[in-house]
Amino acid sequence: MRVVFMGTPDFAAASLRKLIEEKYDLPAVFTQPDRQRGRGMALSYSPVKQLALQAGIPVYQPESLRDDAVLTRLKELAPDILVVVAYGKILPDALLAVPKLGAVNVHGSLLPKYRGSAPIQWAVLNSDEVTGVSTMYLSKDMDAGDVIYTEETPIGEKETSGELFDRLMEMGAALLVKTLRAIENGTAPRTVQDERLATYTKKLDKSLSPIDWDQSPRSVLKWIYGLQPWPVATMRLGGVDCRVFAADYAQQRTDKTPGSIVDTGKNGILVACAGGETLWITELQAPGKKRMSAVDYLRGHPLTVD
RNA sequence: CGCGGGGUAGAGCAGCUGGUAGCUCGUCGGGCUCAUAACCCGGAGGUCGUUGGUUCAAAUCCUUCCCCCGCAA
Repeated sequence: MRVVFMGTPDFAAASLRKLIEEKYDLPAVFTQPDRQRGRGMALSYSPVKQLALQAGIPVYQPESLRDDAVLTRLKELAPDILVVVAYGKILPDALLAVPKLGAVNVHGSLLPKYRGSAPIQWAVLNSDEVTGVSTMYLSKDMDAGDVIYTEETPIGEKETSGELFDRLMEMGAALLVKTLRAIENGTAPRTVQDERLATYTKKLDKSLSPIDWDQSPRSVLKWIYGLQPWPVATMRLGGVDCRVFAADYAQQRTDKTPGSIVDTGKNGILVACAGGETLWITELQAPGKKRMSAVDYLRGHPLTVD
């Protein structure tokens, strides 16, 4: 089967890698134009581009897809199907119409739940017990196409979004292959999404970082792990915003207001949450410093209990 | 040259308006205690990231380079 792949970040690269391993006919890969990134503003290739170059697959990086040249190019490539994973661009209908088998997509949630840009992270942030990956046909509306397959997986109590991300992208890659095989055999299921169950997630940004302590310890803990590796939860300590990386459940109760420092010690920093419950902060990072255990932090930053 | 923070005992920090370094924890030895992540006494441990310079004298001022971190994208 002749597949044109479109994608950009690691999540997409995992699927591309799988397609390469499975020896699909890959005449071309589309990815976002190179951007300056990283400290020093160095120009860097997207993970998908790096992988494609390594595999000797031609790479296209159009700035815009609403360009006749792109349409012409795609027709020349004559794909049987289009695989689009986290490409970062909306595909015009004209492009979707080119391959006879249409276009499929891999999404990091159990659709119709968590349509949108950060489904994996929001599953953690919302303290979900289970999430998963879905494959679907591309449609006009964002992540609203007919679902082909889904696969579930439990979320670990202290699993970070980054860790879950790594698992889901491999699951997604495997599910993609299963999906392509089914489509090839004409046995692919096609389930219309129940719009009543649809929810949407917004992109993460730093405004989400400050921890809202007026929640249950579990919600706070999930927030801390869900915001990793980015943008990372923060709390006010010693007049500055420290990034918080790890927490542990505590037995102690308190009558102090949420956010108060209840105690410090070898377990870390005990902070008051909602309903008199508390949570140990065990790993953090002060501005300009490396991340360190809360115990190490306390050696050089004695904290007064509120 | 995108912007900024930082590199000082094993760990985390202070000192940085110049005069060979201090705090907390840890560690070693001793004491107290039924006991202790408690307390008391004492000790070990640092060429202050690197290069060159200014100076009678630099961790402290200027310079070279290396490394770590955050922002921005």
